[in-house]
Amino acid sequence: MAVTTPARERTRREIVRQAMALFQAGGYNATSLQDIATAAGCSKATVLYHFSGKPAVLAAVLEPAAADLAELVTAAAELPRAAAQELTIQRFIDLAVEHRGVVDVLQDVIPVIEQMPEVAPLVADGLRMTQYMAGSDDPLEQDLAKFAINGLLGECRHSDERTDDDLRRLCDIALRRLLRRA
Amino acid sequence: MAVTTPARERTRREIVRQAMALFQAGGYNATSLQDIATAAGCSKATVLYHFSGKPAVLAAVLEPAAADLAELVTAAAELPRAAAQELTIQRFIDLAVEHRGVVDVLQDVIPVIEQMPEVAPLVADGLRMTQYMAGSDDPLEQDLAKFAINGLLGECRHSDERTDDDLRRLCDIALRRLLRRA
DNA sequence: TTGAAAACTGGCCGATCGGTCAGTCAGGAT
DNA sequence: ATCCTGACTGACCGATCGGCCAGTTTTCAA
Repeated sequence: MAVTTPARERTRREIVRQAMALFQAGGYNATSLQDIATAAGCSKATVLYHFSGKPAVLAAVLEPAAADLAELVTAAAELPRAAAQELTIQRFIDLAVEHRGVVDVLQDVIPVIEQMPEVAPLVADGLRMTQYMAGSDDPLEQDLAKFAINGLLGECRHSDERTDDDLRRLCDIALRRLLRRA
Repeated sequence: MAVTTPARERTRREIVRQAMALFQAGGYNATSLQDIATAAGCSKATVLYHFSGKPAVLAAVLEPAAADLAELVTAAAELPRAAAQELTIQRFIDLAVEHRGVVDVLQDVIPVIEQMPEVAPLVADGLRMTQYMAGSDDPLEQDLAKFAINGLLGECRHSDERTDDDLRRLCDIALRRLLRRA
């Protein structure tokens, strides 16, 4: 079909698409609204017509990953501890690999995250997931889970040359070594 | 010599001290020269009198950590492989913990690091050290070493409430689990 | 066909950035 | 007393930022 996409959603989607690429390549702060507009083939005013401001563009970029993470957290919440740990290990690797662009963006935003209420739920879910992944209340294991996630997120940054499967395999080995579930 | 100019070095040192604190708290990009000047109790022009520009201030902040890392790398280069791995594991943990403020700053600068020739040697040394820490040419172990360093650097960020010893112990356990040297 | 709503834009605004420059000032050498 | 110089500063610059608004173009139901 000629897929008569409503102009509204089509432009909006393209802005988010290009914003993601630019945030990933150069970081949030270094990307201007003009850069996004130019890449999306519209004017800066159009970007601000669709989004209330630059933070809103960021929130839209992060939204799909945030939704997936929220779903994972709620799923883990209804499982016994060991199963929740196994689920989070498996699913979070997939999630991070699939949304590695978002991971890239997030790392850049972290220093300025306090002033961004738009991404607060994402951070909160991340913290909750860390606890599930630890699989224990032992502070050491909790810290090791945080350590694991830091390593995983770092590994997903700027690793476009690696295949998804290779990346998944590496993260799986690393997480199981760290969390003693080899 | 009269122990070098007292005022000169005193002001310079204070600028670096305050710049480090501000970079650590808010990030490099979010910190203006005016912020640094105000914190150091001088004018913005004075900061630019002592340093050729904002990147030069950053380089001065990173310098002590960069020097320590360079020393570690050269020491590891003269050791057999297994000894070099053990040395880097032990010493790099100390280094990261001791310079955790610099680690904080570095994470923020990474996205923009390509345009900063001042810090290129530091990054190069970091890469070299990763290879020593892997202790093997196996690509998997190399990747795991990168994974470990990412986790370690992440762990050293914003962990002021933890004691140095606790942080060191955690990193030691994590590295040995990941690199199979428990 | 038409007219109102939606989509879009050029131009402008105030704020802030890193950086420059002419000049002030204290104090040591002569 | 004079001069010089290193340390320092206020005022200012061009560039760029996010955001705003009046006005134009496109869309589409009636």
